[in-house]
Amino acid sequence: MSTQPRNYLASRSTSKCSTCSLRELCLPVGLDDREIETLSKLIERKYRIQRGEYLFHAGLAFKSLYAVRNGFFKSYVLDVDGHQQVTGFYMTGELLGLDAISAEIHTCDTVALEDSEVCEVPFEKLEELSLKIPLLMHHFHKIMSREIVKDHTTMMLLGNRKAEERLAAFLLNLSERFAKRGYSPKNFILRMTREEIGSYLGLKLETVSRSLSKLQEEGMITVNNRHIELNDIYQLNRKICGSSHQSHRLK
Amino acid sequence: MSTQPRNYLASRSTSKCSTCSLRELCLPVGLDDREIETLSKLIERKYRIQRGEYLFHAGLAFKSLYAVRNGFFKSYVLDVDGHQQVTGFYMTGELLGLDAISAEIHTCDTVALEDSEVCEVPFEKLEELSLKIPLLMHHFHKIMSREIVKDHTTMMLLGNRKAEERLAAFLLNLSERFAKRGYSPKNFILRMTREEIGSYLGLKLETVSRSLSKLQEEGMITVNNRHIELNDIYQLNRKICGSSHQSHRLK
DNA sequence: CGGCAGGTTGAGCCAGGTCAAACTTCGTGG
DNA sequence: CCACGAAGTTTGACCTGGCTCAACCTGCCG
Repeated sequence: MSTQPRNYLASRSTSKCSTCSLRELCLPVGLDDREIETLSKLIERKYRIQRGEYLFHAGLAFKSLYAVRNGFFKSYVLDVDGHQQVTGFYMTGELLGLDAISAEIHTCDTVALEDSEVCEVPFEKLEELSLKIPLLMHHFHKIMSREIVKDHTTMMLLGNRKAEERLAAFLLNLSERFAKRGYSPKNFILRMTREEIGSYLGLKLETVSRSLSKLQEEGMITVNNRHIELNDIYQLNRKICGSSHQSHRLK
Repeated sequence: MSTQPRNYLASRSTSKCSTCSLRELCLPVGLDDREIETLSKLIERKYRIQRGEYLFHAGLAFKSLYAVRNGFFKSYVLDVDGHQQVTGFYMTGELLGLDAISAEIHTCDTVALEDSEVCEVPFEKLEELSLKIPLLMHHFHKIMSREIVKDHTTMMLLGNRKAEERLAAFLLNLSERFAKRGYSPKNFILRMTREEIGSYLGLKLETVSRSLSKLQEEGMITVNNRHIELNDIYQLNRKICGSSHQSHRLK
């Protein structure tokens, strides 16, 4: 993986939302066939992005959102020191670039963690089409709002949780998202390094490693390099919902 | 301040966006007079919310966004333990409730930290009007996106920064926002407790207190109870942009 | 088969959490 | 308008979870 972008655009092919497996996750939710057809036309290109390639960089002019068709991405912001904060991991059916709408400039770097495909959604056209398909607009609002909720959940983790709890929450979140996409919720491959997990969770890579080992010792998971098996989802959940903590709540 | 809601709605009055001082910050940005007039009609009510009163609660059905006309609010989510994570502070011209669009249920509690006024913006009507005023829709998208960027910045703070740096960033952020609203950027009153600041920044209240004292010792700020004076904005900025850190960036 | 990125594990240390005490401010009721 | 109690703040002493530094291991790719 390199910090240097290679090329933004690789192969090009036509795409059809109507035959896409993501209809239920992605933008077309709830639209009728004719509307989906119109939406399809709006998607200019489908790109193949290889592992390590950047989809866009912070500072770049914003033109399009990208829907992950398959694969896995991470987004991160750099602060002035060059410190990296991973702001999210994105998988099939999720929408990338929402942060860029506000200033019309991308605020984060986004890179593929495995060979991936994305659909380019020109934002201006998406807004135009929204005017004609109210349901599309409404659904888009929901997607943006979901991103905000997701960020709040992450803030919660970063602010209140211990290392092991953060890891447990992280794994369970991945598990749910895999399940929703028809993959096994108990058996999956981490696409990211320990360092990237750490950055996302506000931990150092050594702490991530140690916490994973600890969870394994406790029998909740089995770690095999990047392959993770969740053996006791109930216990993992309890770890977060911490009946262990005494609740001294703010008044 | 109490965790019990008192009443949601207090006094009622008519409102006009056209005469509101927030035209440049709030939803009407860029609209012409006729459009603003239409937008005005959409705002059903203007509420007076007293300090300590809740604007809405997590779990409540979502119907409206609220624009802060004046005053100061905090939003927070509770986790299963009853641990509170403050997700944001909101002042004049900012929009509350964006997180609720996704599930049509409020995900956080929002409470006034001083006597305030809000304009209720029924979301369904806002979407309808967006279809007729593309610029309004576009601006609304920018506002949502801005919220995402803001959250990313907070995540950055929580993940990478030391206590004093977080405080410095927090104060500078408030300063900028006050300045944008025509208040002094160097002299302001904190509307929130040390505990609330701590919750937002992922610190304990004692640490907040100590860090403020430290910044004062270093001559960058003067703390007088909740009154804050920024004496050396340049130094505060340097504290964040930390020329002190060696940049060992992720590769 | 060698090089290297990524991962694990250990030892020691320190920033920030925890607990405790004292002080200040503010709101309320008499 | 004052007194009192509750809420909020500061400061100190101590403790610990996670960071740092370092050594070593593992799996992958050329």
